[in-house]
Amino acid sequence: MDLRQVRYFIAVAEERSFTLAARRLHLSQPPLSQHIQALEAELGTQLLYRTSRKVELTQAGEAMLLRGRAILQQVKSAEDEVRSIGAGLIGTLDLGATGSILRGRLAELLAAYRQVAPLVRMTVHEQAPALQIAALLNRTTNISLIRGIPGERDLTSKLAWREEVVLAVSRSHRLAQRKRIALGELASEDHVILDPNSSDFARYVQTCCVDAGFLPKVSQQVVDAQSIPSLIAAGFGVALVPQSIARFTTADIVFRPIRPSPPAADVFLVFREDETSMVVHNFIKLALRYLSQRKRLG
Amino acid sequence: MDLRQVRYFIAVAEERSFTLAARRLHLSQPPLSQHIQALEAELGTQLLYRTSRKVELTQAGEAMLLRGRAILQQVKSAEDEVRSIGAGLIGTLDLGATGSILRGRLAELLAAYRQVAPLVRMTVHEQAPALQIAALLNRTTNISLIRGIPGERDLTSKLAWREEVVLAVSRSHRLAQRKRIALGELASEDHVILDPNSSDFARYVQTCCVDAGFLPKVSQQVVDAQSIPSLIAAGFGVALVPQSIARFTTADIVFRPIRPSPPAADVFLVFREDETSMVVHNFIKLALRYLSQRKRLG
DNA sequence: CACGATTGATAGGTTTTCCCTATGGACCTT
DNA sequence: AAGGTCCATAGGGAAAACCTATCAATCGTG
Repeated sequence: MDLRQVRYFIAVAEERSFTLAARRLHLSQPPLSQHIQALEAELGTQLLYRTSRKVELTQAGEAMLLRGRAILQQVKSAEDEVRSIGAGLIGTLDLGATGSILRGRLAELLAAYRQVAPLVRMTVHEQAPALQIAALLNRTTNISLIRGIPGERDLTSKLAWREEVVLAVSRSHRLAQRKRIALGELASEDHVILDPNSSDFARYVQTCCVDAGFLPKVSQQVVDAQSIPSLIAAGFGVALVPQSIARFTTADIVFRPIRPSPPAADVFLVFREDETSMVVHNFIKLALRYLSQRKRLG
Repeated sequence: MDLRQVRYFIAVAEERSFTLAARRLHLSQPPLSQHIQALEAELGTQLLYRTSRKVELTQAGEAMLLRGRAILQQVKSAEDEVRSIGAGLIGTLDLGATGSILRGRLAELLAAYRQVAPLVRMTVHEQAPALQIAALLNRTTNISLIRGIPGERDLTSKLAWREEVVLAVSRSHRLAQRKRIALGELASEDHVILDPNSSDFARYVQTCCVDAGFLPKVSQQVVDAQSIPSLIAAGFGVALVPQSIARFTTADIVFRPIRPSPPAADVFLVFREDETSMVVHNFIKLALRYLSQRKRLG
């Protein structure tokens, strides 16, 4: 049995006419007759009573009609599903991100993606960058948004958006009066820093300070950048943070650009080089397009 | 999408190899590659990761494998059902018969048929012959077993088995001593007869008596021939009955052949000329074969 | 009642599809 | 480095599917 024969038979059965069915199928009538004959021969059963005047279904033909419709429906449904999976519109997506990125620009990105691919089941794993790298490598997550490009060979990174490092200080701090601040001026300040063990970005900022001629004096060390503003406001000193942290600021603190040569705080989409899921590829494609469109906003 | 392509894909997916799958499909490898490519092109999706060393399924391929198997299964099931219906092995069968025929030879016939076609839902409508004819004509029943050929134009009859009319008398009756009896000798007897209104056979027997020169004197009239033996035993006279009624006899009565020229009591399979159900045709075919094999028995 | 129109089946020829053999390029094994 | 294995590609021949033309049967109509 052949799907074409099924389609042909259904047309004849519904039209109760070879001629009309042939027209509907954009086919001439003789091959249609032949296909029905072939189907009947294969099934060893007459499916239609034909006179030169009308066509009627036998009982076997009635059953064939019902079954045939069900088959075509199932085929169509299978095609749809396979197409959707292939297009990355069905499946699961596990993302890694820090709290600050998640509650920052990632949230709007996920909202936009959900509109495009509402059937994808998304899970965001909020954790420190070092754990995100491990999760990517052991296939717990598919994609991470991380500041900086990780060194691992099996991972690929794409720039998501650009940010630079800014200085966060209490409004009452003397540096709050300044328009811009050079990195070297922070040598004698107390610093609130991110834990360098769990963050490549934290180590990178430290390196920048060393390059500027000093090792930052640590007054407090945190794991999540979101905690920094309140510590600064509480008088723990200054902090070098991604500019997007300004989202989580309070009235008591201000942010000042580092000039000249501000350290980069760019955020990257990171994923396994051998990633096969079309959901992942589709997400990356859509995310990059979306982010490049919204570069000026957010 | 084409069933062949589905079959081909499943083979490749299961073998994880084009070469092995081609061998399994009794096909060379190139057309197999081409069909898979065509399927992928139609679905707009890669289904397999191929290197020159191994073949792996994509997520879409996994889905296609599951769906494909389901489709093939459904197709096979549809083929089986249509074939069975076409062969008359699935469906319904409504039979008409009198009690005496039903509980006589028909019972064994139905038992034999049920072994051949266990999925056919059979219903026996036990009723008088005249009602059976009406039921056939209004399509309540498909087949009746009746003594004699009905005159209706739309009905066809086939001889089921031969019987002749015999005389039933009480063992104490004077005719019980005789080996054989001529019809004309019954002119002065009391007769138990079947209701001529509901039975062509009853009228036929009456006609035979008239031809033999007398009109039977009726002592009792019944609807079902099964009742006759007990009435004869109770002294209501004699009865001209089909020989198979001997099945239902008691010790008190005997049956004697009518000689010469016994009236026929042949039983016919009767059905509509335009009957379309393969179940009916199959039953008739099997019944005639079965009955001709067992002519000497039962 | 005869004639034209319509229906499904059949015949014959052409186009398309399908499958085969031969070969190429990539990769693994020895 | 060489040979073997695997999938993809190329080209030709066989099979199928389709088309036009025609037939036989039936219905409707003048």
